[in-house]
Amino acid sequence: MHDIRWIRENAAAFDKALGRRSLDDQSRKAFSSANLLAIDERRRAAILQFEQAQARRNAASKEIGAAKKNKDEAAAAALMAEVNALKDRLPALEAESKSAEEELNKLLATIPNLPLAEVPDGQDEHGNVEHHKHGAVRNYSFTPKQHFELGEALGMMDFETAAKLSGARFVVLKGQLARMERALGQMMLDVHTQEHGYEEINPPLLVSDDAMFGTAQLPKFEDDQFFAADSSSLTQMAGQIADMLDKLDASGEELLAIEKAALQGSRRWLIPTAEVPLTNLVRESIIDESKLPMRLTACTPCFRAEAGAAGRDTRGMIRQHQFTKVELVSITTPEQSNAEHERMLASAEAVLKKLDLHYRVVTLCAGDMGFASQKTYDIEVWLPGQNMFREISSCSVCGDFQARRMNARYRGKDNKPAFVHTLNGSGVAVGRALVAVMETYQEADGSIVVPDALAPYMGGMKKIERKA
RNA sequence: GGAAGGGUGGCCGAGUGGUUUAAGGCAGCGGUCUUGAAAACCGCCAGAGGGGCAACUCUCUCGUGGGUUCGAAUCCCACCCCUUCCGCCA
Repeated sequence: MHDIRWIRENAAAFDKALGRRSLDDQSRKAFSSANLLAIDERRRAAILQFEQAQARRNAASKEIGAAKKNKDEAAAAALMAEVNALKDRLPALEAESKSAEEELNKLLATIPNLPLAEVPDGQDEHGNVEHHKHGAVRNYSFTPKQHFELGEALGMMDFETAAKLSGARFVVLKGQLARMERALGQMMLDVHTQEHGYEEINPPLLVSDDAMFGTAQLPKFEDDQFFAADSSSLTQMAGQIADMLDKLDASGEELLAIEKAALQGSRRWLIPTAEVPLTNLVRESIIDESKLPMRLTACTPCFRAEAGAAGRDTRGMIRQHQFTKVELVSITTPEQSNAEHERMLASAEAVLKKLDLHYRVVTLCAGDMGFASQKTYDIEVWLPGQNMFREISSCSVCGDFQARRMNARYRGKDNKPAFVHTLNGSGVAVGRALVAVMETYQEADGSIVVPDALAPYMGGMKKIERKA
């Protein structure tokens, strides 16, 4: 969320930076400082009128108190008449200032963060710039298979049964592959807690609307999310809707609005990433500067509707409705955040280095970055079976963009509260790490060599093979 | 789910319709004293949003939203959350 006062004072810089994002023409117009500041003007004028009326009401009420004390009933009655007249005007003035405020906030809530100056220009993933590479493509004496071919042949990866239980984009892992996925998560948590100073958190997986707004999954990306509602509330809701239908001749659109409003109280969102609960840990609070930076990590399932990904990565575990991910979150001061970003990237890379996987780091261009990000590094791991790099981590610095939405502040030396900076990154995606290990460590016979770093987490096992 | 109690500034806590313009304490910041520190003493110290070149000033916020009233932290209604007990439950 942007600060309207900052936009007021830096209108040209705002327009220029936002212009580097890829936006459609309609958004470009709506998000222009000219449009925002026009609404802001209206808002401030309305506030001024409303508050002046309130000020007079308050002053007159005090005068009434004084008049009554002096037994001057005539003066009191005259003042009461004045206040009553004033009170007729107040609701309209309040409505006006509230609606202007709401209009501005609704618009601000859908404007993406501004890219930092050093972020490269570009419209989409083709504009991304390689930062550095680690390792090299291995030589195989055979044609490497894709992970799902390997997993299905081993009898430990079952998409068909998963479809029976849950539909497309789910998987059942069995036996040693299930264990290896667990081992990967354990190993990553140990690396981050023991070597990188992150605190392990076991957060809720169902979160409120407010939490989802705080990290900016809402309102704009509602379609990518799953939610859960308790059944009894839904039954109640159905009753309410039925009652309302009797009273009004509702159109389809109105019905949907009623349904959404009724749902709002009872629903919880399934987290699309542990970034949401971890970052919101500091929402609506003022943290002492001595507690910063806070470094948090969690290994959780993540849930994504993948609404816009029809037809993409339909085979295998690359794009699932449910996957496991180890997440890293840092809460810092504004001064520390960029250095923390580099540190977080290094922490994520350390995991891939331990697994001895080939990868590259790319700096996302302005047009390809996520909504809340100021600057993003993606780590892409080499998949021999797919013969290409695939994203396995994304590390972003968000500045005060999320902090403003969450109202998360710290108190520094000058004793004034200021918004914290937030960062998040995968450290790393566990499902995709399993894919990378399987494809990288496969043998000609379809077995998978267990990387040394993982062996202690798998009871010293050296190799995953099909049961005889 | 039922019953009872509670929610006041960063924290603790007083406050039952009009000098509350939210007391007091803790923590924090600045100072005096000290070789330095501690203690003691003095001062400052909630947040957000408006107006003003500025000095300054106004509005809102006592869990949230409504209501009563000339006037609400205080009275009424609804909801949320916390604590304790009971029930159910992994």
